[in-house]
Amino acid sequence: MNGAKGVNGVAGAKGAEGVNGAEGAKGVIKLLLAEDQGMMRGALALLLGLEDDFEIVAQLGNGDEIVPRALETRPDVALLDIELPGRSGLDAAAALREALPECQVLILTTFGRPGYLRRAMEAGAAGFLVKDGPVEELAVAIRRVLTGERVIDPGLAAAALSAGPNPLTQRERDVLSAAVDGATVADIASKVHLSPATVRNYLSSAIGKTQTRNRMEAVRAARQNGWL
Amino acid sequence: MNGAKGVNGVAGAKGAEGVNGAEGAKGVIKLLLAEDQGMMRGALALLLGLEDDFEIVAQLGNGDEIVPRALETRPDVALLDIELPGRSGLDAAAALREALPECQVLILTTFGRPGYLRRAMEAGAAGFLVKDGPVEELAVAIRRVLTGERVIDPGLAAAALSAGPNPLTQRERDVLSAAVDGATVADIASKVHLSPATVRNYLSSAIGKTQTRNRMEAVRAARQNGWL
DNA sequence: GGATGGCCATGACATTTGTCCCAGGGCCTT
DNA sequence: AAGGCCCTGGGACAAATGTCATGGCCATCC
Repeated sequence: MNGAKGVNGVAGAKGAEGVNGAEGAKGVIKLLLAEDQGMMRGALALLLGLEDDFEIVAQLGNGDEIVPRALETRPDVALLDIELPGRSGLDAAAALREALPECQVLILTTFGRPGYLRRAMEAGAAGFLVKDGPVEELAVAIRRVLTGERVIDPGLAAAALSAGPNPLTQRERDVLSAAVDGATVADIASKVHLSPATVRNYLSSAIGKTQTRNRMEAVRAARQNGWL
Repeated sequence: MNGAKGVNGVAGAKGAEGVNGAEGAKGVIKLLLAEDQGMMRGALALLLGLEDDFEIVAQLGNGDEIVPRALETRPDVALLDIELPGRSGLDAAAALREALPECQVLILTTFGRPGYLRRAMEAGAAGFLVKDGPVEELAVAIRRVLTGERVIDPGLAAAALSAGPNPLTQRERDVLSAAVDGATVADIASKVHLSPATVRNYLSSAIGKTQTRNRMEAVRAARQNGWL
């Protein structure tokens, strides 16, 4: 069996996770990493762990654990995915700013939706990265946000401004969200506790505001813009 | 500025990419990595590069480049994502088996859809991993497929068998694929060059076979099973 | 106080969608 | 040759969907 050492090397590095122990160093940057895709999470954790002034104090795949674990481990920077099981990363970001203001939030997402960026900023995030760019960006961004700087993809910022704010009302969002994957009007109505007729009205107005032709196009457009 | 060395360390490792040069070592395993998400691709490349018997001879984010680059760089194992811009990873896998039979294909995907696994096996893939499990799996899997072993998530294999084969005909797949994100019957008809009446017939039969209530549910179900 | 705008609901209406018939042609297997 | 399956179309019909007008209730803002 050739190269088994390498595998162990990889597996061994996982020990960086866990309780934050008695870390005496001064300049160490403590990181929390929330990302649902296991392989991505593991890979990022290992990479960031290679930087000698970074320390991953928590890594998790569930949105609900973010605030508790952050309070427990007191990270300097929280790297949050948006689409997570349980609480959304955007939700958690807002709560985290509240609960632990000294912790900078860096949103790391697959989709550069304008509305996501907008909401991230409103939630008090210090940075917004898409998972496309090179990995090197990540370490750079982490150091930047610690200086108080904001880190945002320039092209995305422009798109967010040009796209304007979310035109949908709360109810329209509710109904549209419930309309994903082909739910019928009756389904939506019972899910949202509204009259079927009302549901159709909201759908109609959402379709109008998104300038689309049917509910599915509306859902798509709304998602595209990060309005859901 | 603290710890800049670390960043450079990360960036520097990228040099592993490129032409395969005059590598004298005997036991080196040459890898091709196709993955569209830049950060994931970079992270995996770096991690795998850390193993001393691995060498990444090509990394790319486009399905169309897979076969050409493989012919150029002659990897021992190709790690392919399924959802890629250009040619699908499954397509490319089949073509690669044809063009470079000595190269083992390892499918690496976000979604553990039963139909994907089935198609991957039919395309001659040697392994099928989902991006959830730990990163360590990856290195292990790579070494396994080189011994001729097949690497498949056991739970997924069971699901693939119980789900049965794809019940949809070619046309039904075409029409259903064209029906994503809310295209109207007329749209689909013109996209597939069929009569609107025919389109509605195919949609109806697809809905029947998937045991759903409308086209969107059918699309969802078909996607879920990897039938598209 | 009045205007505005979101929220909730109805009824009426045209259009779209989904279903069930039907029919012909092509291809493959028995 | 016969049967089966897929591909392609059409017509008719019921149901679902999208639109519009109208109404009342409640907030907030000027």
